[in-house]
Amino acid sequence: MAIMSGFAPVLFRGSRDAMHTNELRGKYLDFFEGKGHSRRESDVLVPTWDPSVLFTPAGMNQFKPHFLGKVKLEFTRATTCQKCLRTGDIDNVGRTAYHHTFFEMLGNFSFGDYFKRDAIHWAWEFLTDKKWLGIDPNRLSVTVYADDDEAASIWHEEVGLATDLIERMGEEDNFWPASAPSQGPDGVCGPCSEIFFKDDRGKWVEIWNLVFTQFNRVGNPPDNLRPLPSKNIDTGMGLERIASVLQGVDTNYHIDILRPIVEAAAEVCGTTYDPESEDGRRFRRITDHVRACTFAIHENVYPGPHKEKYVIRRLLRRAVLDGHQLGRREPFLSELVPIVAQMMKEPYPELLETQDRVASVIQREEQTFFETIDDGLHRIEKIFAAMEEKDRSVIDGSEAAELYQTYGVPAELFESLASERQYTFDWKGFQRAMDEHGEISGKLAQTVMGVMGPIDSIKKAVKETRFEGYDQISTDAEIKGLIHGDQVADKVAEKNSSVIVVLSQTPFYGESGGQVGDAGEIVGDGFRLRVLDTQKDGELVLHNCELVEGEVIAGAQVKATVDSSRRDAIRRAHSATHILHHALQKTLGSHAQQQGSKVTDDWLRFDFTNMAPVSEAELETIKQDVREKIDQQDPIKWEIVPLADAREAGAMMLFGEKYPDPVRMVSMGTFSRELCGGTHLDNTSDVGSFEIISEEGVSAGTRRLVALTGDKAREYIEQTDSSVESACQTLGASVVDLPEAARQLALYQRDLKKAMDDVCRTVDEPEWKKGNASESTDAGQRHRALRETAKSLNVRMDEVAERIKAMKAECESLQSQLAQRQNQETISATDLIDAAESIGGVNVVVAEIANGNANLLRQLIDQIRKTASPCVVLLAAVAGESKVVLVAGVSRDLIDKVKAGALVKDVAPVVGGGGGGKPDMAQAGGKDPAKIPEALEVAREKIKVALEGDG
RNA sequence: GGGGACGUAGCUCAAUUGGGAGAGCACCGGCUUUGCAAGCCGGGGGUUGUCGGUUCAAGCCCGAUCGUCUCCA
Repeated sequence: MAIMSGFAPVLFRGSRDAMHTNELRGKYLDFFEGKGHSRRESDVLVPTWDPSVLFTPAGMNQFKPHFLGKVKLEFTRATTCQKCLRTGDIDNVGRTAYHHTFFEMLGNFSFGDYFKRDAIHWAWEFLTDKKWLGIDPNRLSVTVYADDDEAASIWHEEVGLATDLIERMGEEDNFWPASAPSQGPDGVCGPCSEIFFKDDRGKWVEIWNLVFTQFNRVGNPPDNLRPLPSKNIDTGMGLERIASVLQGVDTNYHIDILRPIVEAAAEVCGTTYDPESEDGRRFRRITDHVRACTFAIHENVYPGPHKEKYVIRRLLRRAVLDGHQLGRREPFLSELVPIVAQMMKEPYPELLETQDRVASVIQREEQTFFETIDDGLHRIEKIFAAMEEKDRSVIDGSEAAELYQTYGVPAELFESLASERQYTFDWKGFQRAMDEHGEISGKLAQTVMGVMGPIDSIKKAVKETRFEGYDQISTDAEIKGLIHGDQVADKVAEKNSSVIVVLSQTPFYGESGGQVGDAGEIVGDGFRLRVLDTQKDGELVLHNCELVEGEVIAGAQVKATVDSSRRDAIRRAHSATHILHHALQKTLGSHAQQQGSKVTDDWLRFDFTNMAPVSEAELETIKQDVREKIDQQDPIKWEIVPLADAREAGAMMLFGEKYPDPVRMVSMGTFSRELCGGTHLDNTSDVGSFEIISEEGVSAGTRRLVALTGDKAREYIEQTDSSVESACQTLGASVVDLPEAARQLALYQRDLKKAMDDVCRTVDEPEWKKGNASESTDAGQRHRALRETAKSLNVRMDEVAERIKAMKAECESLQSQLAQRQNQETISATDLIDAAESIGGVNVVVAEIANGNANLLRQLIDQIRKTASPCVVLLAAVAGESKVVLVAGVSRDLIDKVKAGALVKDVAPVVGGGGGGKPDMAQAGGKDPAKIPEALEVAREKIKVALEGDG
């Protein structure tokens, strides 16, 4: 428990004066707003717009483009309270007072505006002024970077801090990124200054880090730090940490917005929270992880097998494992979602709206993890049994690692069960094996911030390319930059070479928001470029071109023209995507939100949240819905509106997307409003045809639809029609009866195959409803019939017709073989015994069986062995064109003298084959039926030698 | 993005170097029993996920594909 603080009133724990976290957050933003900062919203926790990180790691993340000068600055100073997630210190969570995975970071930023002096003065003012936090200055100290005299003198001479409270630290502590000067990476970097608070136990705790980005690192020392022309400020103060300081509690987990969650965690685990106990650590960890999971899932990032989804799965499972170790055997974590939402609702009221969905996602994942644990317990028991047998007492670390890697059995679980049985656990071996696995799995290349490439140097001159493509497909423009072979070029003349072109303005849409880039042509005086694809880098549009003819020169005037028919096809698909999104929510519910999409010419892929596969009936409803909207001929409009207004209008917004303000809103009739930068039709009717061609799962809780529009949809429908017609004709069935007829045919084929293996059996041809193949049906019926048939035959839809033809042919061939067999007498076991030769009292049967097959021969041998032992039998049959089957059997009492396996091995080569088996029964094959008599003769000889040679 | 495992009867899982697809539970029938629980005997039920390859022969080996689980980044 915390020792009661006798210092300033705000530090008095439990006092009415102790500052609440919500108040603290507000004060910080108010303070910097008062210093001319633009108060910005927290960016999302999972910024899909930034490929270099999985989660937002710090307040500055959303301002990277600002720091790098990649965007036009609308403000030069900003302040935020940013939700962040870091997993670097995950193992310390719950153990220490200050570690989190999820946390909030207060920050103030300057983009080439104010610098060290203001940053330091304001930090001091905010911390110590009675109007703000009013912290006793005597409890504060700072560190500065060793060489940073400027910062040191501001702290000492201007703020008035005693020199012994200003400590100079090396680059590993007081530089960002850590150790950058000597070890890199290259790019933007700078010294920092940290502010420390002396807690009740006299321990100095870091509370605020001020980063002064003033250098661009170029290569290795010496002289590798070049001053940046525009210097930046990036500060970060952990909200939970400063709150714990102000509230005088001894761990961040005891502040007003976290302690109730910790206690609720204890409660759902059926106990009360004791901070000092081992279990207390688990409850703090559960608290941290459930908060992280709640925020991520709120943003539609569900636990899954890859990337950020995997991180969420791991956090969730760690927390659930803690519960399991505390004795919980049923999902419990989801029960904590409401309290998380309650605690966090002031800054993030939107959590309240999604808490039910979030809880159900968590519960689902908990359920599957409990199943994994159950399965794991089973496997652990098996290992214990094996250890018992081998009299071992140390759990093999690599074995535990394998169990974990393959089946997800947590090592901690394994270890605790092992210790119950007095086994020790080889953690070192486990760690080694895990490290190896990490090596094998490979490492993802890290994208480093701030390294200048050819695109960046163009960007310095041209901040953005004006996009003219919403209302025209051809514009005049000037070539602002050329990149050829990773280099900025003035001109390129080499024919067929690939060139990246930057224009002053362009009608070409750069790939974004799931919509692929445009293709087309850029033509200038004496040269022609084919645009193969268009990409975006920040606000710059990059045309990936192939030089068709002439010499392209930077600065040239050109006419840029988009391939309009392709663009129209993309517009159809994109507008259809919005309609589909609407139809999905209408049919499946509002949870069916977009998870990702890809739109290209007349083809679209749409991933969305849904727990179960979408049924055939639902798909039909969805499709009809979309078509209805197409038939409705609703106008499609777009307008630029303030972000707040768009939200007000109920526009669909996606997490992780970076929406500018004001934002472009696309509306269709009155049914759909989405924030979208893509190119759209003018009217829904222009989508033309629409067809859903597949539905599948991508990961738990996410389904994927693929659909076609326009020409591709029409072609697809035609193809379906011809497949269905062909299949129906082969079967002589009507469209509606096609699936049933196909099923019957499959069953018939199976029966025929079975009959071939039996001694004597006939199969009746099934009767299905014969109908007119060309009977009139609608496209939907035909599509459904084909889809169902494909499913039951387990082939792709375009393979159905072919497969049915093949099945029919095989049935006919089997049927005729069966009929032929029936016309011939089949020899019986007694006949064979009667004809047996007796050698030394042993019945020897060597014969060819007409119309035999492997199964029949075995049956005959069994019968002979039953009634005529001791015996040696070798039977042969022709099993098809140029195929021979041989089966040998020896009664048990003779297997010492004659081995069936050896016998067939000797005989099979005669008919051009090989074989083997067990001593009492063996099988062989060959390819030369004409040699059967010869083979049988060899067999007789071998048997004779074997029997006589011995006796 | 990469590594690993699994897919066999309704369910849980076996099947030795490739050589006859099995067990337990469940189901159906019979016997035993006043009835129940149980027991005994018998029976039905399989495209070994799918497609292709290697082989005389594939549940097993190889390749592809679909699905499920799992770990690493």
